[in-house]
Amino acid sequence: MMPDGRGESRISLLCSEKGLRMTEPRRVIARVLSEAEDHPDVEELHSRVREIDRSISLATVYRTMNLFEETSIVAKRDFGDGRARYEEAWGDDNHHHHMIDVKTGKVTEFYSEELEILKVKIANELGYELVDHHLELFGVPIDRSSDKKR
Amino acid sequence: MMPDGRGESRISLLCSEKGLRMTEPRRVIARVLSEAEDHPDVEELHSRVREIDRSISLATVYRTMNLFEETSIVAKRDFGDGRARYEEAWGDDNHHHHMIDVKTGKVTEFYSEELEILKVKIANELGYELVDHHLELFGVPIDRSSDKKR
DNA sequence: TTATCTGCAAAGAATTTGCGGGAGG
DNA sequence: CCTCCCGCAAATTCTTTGCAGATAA
Repeated sequence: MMPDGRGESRISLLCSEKGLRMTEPRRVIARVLSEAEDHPDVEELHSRVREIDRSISLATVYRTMNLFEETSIVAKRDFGDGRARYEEAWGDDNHHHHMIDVKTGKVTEFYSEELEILKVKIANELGYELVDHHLELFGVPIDRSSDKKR
Repeated sequence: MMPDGRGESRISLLCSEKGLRMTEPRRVIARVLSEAEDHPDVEELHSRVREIDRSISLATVYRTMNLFEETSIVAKRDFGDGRARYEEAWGDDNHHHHMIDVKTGKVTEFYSEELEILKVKIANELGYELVDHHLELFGVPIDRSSDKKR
């Protein structure tokens, strides 16, 4: 009923903790999110959700994502194209950022302790307590084959 | 005709360099951007532009901002509300980031050499050459008056 | 039961685009 | 003159919402 630390019921658990009704659509959406290895947008989520239950509407996916975001069950991301992306939120322990390949759109996650320390320091120096932040790096793969000059 | 390093004609200059026609709407929009001390969205820009020339349309502001962004004349920003913000781009010499007060929406610009070095290093370690990046910090002002414990 | 939740379709908000006339070089 | 550009309005895209019926607790 809770296979591993990343079981499907984690989100369900969070929902009841936060006093949310655990309905069928929410259960399905939670499962899809748990199984996602990428950063799907709402349409993509909806399409995956529909493979499990065709009756679930796009509006419900939107509503559920807003709800999940407010309760910190998922994290909303912005990769520069006009739509919101989502991924399961795991708290500070799984905190990371994204390196986006501007040619292919490929997303690489990374974490840097140095960066974590630095951003808190910067905020403090400006007189703020950091509550959130957005960081995305956009780049092109380094072409190792043409490393003659440069 | 070029009062100081920050004259209105800087953008005009960039336009001709890039082979863009310097039309009246673009001239006005360029001027508004040069004079802006903040990070206006398109509607705000349009409203300022209209104070100078009522005939300039919203569509033209949108088209011009896209053009200016593609040619690196302005930088597009995303502060988390659903709309694009713009500010004049000054190249690497005036590079900076934003600290946003989540209560008031106040934006403080900052620059950190340390951060600049770090982000390039991270990108390289991931096998990328950094071409762009987004960084915004969201925080609440530290209340110095209640500094008893902590 | 009863307050929530959901699907549907319509509404909204931000941004883009087709078109015919207009202006810069 | 001949493109490129503009204003206008309609179209797109992403997201939110009002409503009446369905459902979890």
